[in-house]
Formats: sequence, C-alpha cells, structure tokens
Amino acid sequence: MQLELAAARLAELGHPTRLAIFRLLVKAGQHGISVGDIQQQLDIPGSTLSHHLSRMIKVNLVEQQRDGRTLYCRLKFIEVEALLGFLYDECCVAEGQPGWLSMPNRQC
Amino acid sequence: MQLELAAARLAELGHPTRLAIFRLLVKAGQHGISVGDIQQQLDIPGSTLSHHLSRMIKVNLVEQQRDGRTLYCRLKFIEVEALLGFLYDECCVAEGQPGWLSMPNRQC
DNA sequence: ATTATATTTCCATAAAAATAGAATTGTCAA
DNA sequence: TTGACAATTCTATTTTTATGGAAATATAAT
Repeated sequence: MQLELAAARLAELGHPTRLAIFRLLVKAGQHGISVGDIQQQLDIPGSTLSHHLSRMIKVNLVEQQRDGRTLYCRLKFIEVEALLGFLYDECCVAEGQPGWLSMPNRQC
Repeated sequence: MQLELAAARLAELGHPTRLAIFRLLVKAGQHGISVGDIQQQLDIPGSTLSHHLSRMIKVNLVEQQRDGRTLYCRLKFIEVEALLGFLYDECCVAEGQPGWLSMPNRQC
C-alpha cells in the first residue's frame, strides 16, 4: 500500500466515533451490523453517523449492503489487513534490526 | 489503552507528512534523527515540520532531546507498540473466532 | 561581542472536518 | 396509497487543522 492511502485510512480510524464504529464492525464480523444497531449502540444522531460511515466507505474500509429497509455495514477486512500490513512493514525495520515490534508474539 | 488515546494517536499517523515522519523515525531507531535531517529528507518548511512534530509529541508518540544546537527526535516505540496492540486487540475478535487477521504470520 | 546555525513560536490565512436539524429517498406493511 | 420505518442527503454553523513567512530563542564558533 502506498503511504497516501495508508494515511487516509489511518485518519479515518483516528476519530473516537469512527474508531468505536470500527470496533463494532470488527465484532460483527463478515455478517456485518445494521446502521440502526450502530446508532443505537453509540447513541449519536443519524446524520452524524451517516457522515462518518460515508467517510469510511470512501477510503474503502467499509461496505454496505441493503436488505429490505435495513442497511448492513461490513468491514473490508482485507483492506484493514493491508493497512496493518503497511504499518508492520514500516515498523519492523528499525535501524536494520528487524523484530523490535513484539506484535508477532501476540496470540490472535 | 483507551479508545480516546488510540484515536488521537491514529489521527496523528493519519496525515501524509506525519506518516512520512513516522517512517523516518522508525528507520532511525533508538538513535533518533535530527529535525534538520527530517526537514531535508521531506523538503518542507521548518515551521510546518515543527507543527507536525509538536502534534506527535503531544500524543506521546515522539520525544526530543537536544544535543548542542541539534534536536534529535526519537519515536516512543513502547507507545507505538501500545497503539498497535490496541488495534490488535480490537481486530482479533471478529464474531468470536480469533485469528482472522493474518498479521501474526508475517515475519518481522 | 558578533555572526551563523538549528529550531521554535507567533501570526494570519485558507482549507477541511464535525455536528446535527430538516427535508428527502427507499422499502415494506396494512 | 397511506403510513411508518431506515437511512441518507442537504444545508448551515462551528471547530479544528494545515500551511508557511517572519520574528524569536538557543547554542556554538570566531
């Protein structure tokens, strides 16, 4: 991933409300979660939520799919992975000695 | 780490110039890199660079140490790790089945 | 003491983002 | 075909961020 895209995506995660949305989307997994459910859990105005979602969609971190009158939001896990991969690649090369980041030791 | 702090730090990484600074800081390792060197490599006005650095310092991602008239900037690796740890913790619990994130398979 | 270097702070301006009410669109149910 | 529900788009306002020249501060060298 190129730096510009990574920065754009990080900026989207870099807002408390959107990071909270992100967290809900992760928990929801491939199935996704409806806009209404997000709104209920975060307790924010619909228009504000829509605004944040549209931003996350614009940088390709989220996609939506309609089912009746309900819109489901799903995290684009592949793209999240690509973003974290970028951070990894940038973070693991401190002064030529790889592995300063203890992340790989986590069991996920 | 709490969500608010994570968001604040992600927002700092979420700017092209600052992400480029971050990259240089990672490469520089514990030794650090001078403000002047960063400026030279990124080719931006000093006042603009100072502004970005001060933001990164404010959220505790960067620290500075003076040596003569040169100011060295060093990444607070521990804090970066804490941030990535937060993302990990949030990203690895999709619908109860851990491990959707392939990051641990990377060799860093 | 004076001058040069490194970097910041001050200042003003321009651009982008956040917020949320009101109106609108799309979908279903009676 | 009217009404309710889900969510978005429109619109306006406020707040925050980015940018960079000019002046100021700190340190070193002559």
